[in-house]
Amino acid sequence: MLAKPTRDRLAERRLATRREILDAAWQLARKRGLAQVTLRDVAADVGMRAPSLYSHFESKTAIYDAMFADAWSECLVVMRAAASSQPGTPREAMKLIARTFFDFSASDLARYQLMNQRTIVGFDPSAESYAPAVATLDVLRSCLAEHHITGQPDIDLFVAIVGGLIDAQLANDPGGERWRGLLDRAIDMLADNLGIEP
Amino acid sequence: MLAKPTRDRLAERRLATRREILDAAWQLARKRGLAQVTLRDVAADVGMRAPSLYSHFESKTAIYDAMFADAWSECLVVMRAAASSQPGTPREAMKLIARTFFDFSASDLARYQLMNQRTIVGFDPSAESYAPAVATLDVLRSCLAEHHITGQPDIDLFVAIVGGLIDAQLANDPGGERWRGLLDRAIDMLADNLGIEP
DNA sequence: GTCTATACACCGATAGAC
DNA sequence: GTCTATCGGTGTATAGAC
Repeated sequence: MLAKPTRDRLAERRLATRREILDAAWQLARKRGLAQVTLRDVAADVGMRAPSLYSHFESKTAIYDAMFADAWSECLVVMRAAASSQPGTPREAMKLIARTFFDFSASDLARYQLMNQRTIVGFDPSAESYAPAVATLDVLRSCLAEHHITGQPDIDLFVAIVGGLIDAQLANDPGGERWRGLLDRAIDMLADNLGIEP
Repeated sequence: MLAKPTRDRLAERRLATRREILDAAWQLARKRGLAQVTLRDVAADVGMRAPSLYSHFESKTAIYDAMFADAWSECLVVMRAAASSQPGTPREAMKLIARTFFDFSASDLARYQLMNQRTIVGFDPSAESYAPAVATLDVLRSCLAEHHITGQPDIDLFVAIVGGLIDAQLANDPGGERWRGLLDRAIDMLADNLGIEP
């Protein structure tokens, strides 16, 4: 009788190749810009010709989609870690979660552009890739809920303010601190508005 | 003796053709997306072939550049009008200027994407086209200065908050009111933080 | 000066041989 | 799976007609 293999070596290799392709795409995106990634260059970096990539991804958009999932999954890990080490006061908790997301976003322009799209035009993330983004927002939501911030407008305002600071930082002073330095003040401002004790 | 013409009909015609090209580009940008504008389609809409556009613009980027100047010039007019009709209280003035910019931005996605770039990748506005953008920021600055808001961090915060709300509105609820409805509250929040009397 | 025809290099994507 | 060859599309350069 034939012993059934416990590992699928073929599937493992396929997955590893997918990883290689995505890593090459990330590297090119960071070096040259997200939209400047070409299939020919990605393929060259992994020792292939461009059409061979279609054996692993069904289109260029599918590569962006997988990268989108990558980025938000990474973000989810970072945000979960920040949310679990809750500091004392509500204000400190809000500042930590905001600063964690700010620093994660500002540290990689290409990644942030992909996560908050608009840069890649024909691209809409699939439901599957969108899941870690939703999960990250849930982390934020439950983190705020612990301090009795549950209203949707309150959460919307929090998201818009932090996002606005990130956008301004990346657009006008990439790598700098001009808007990052306003983050704590903005959070205090919002906390005052929400009636949270100092 | 020959009478010298008082008008340069040739120059007028050239300018009119440039306008036609830009209008066609705007129309396509609104209908199909800013990045989906192709020279062949623009040319077809004005009754030309693509290479003929190079008689009027030296590149596609130059067209985007002229559109950038268009957009900010338009914005400048709107913002000047809002700034000149200053209402009574500082808070009301801040809200008017914020709402004016918000509505101008949110009413045309393609235009907003061009004004705050990132969508068109190789594109950096020329100094000349950037001038109306600087002038618009000056309108904002002097409007805030009338109410003794002069600190750069205060202005940065104002810009980031309004921009964040606009971005969130366009990205998550285009054409809606979800973030627009938070604008007054956000301005009050900022005014509180600045110690402006209610 | 204005426009056309042609051509080029590059892109994403597909077909089919091996 | 990976290759070569190729397709339709893009921005753009240039030569030449009018």
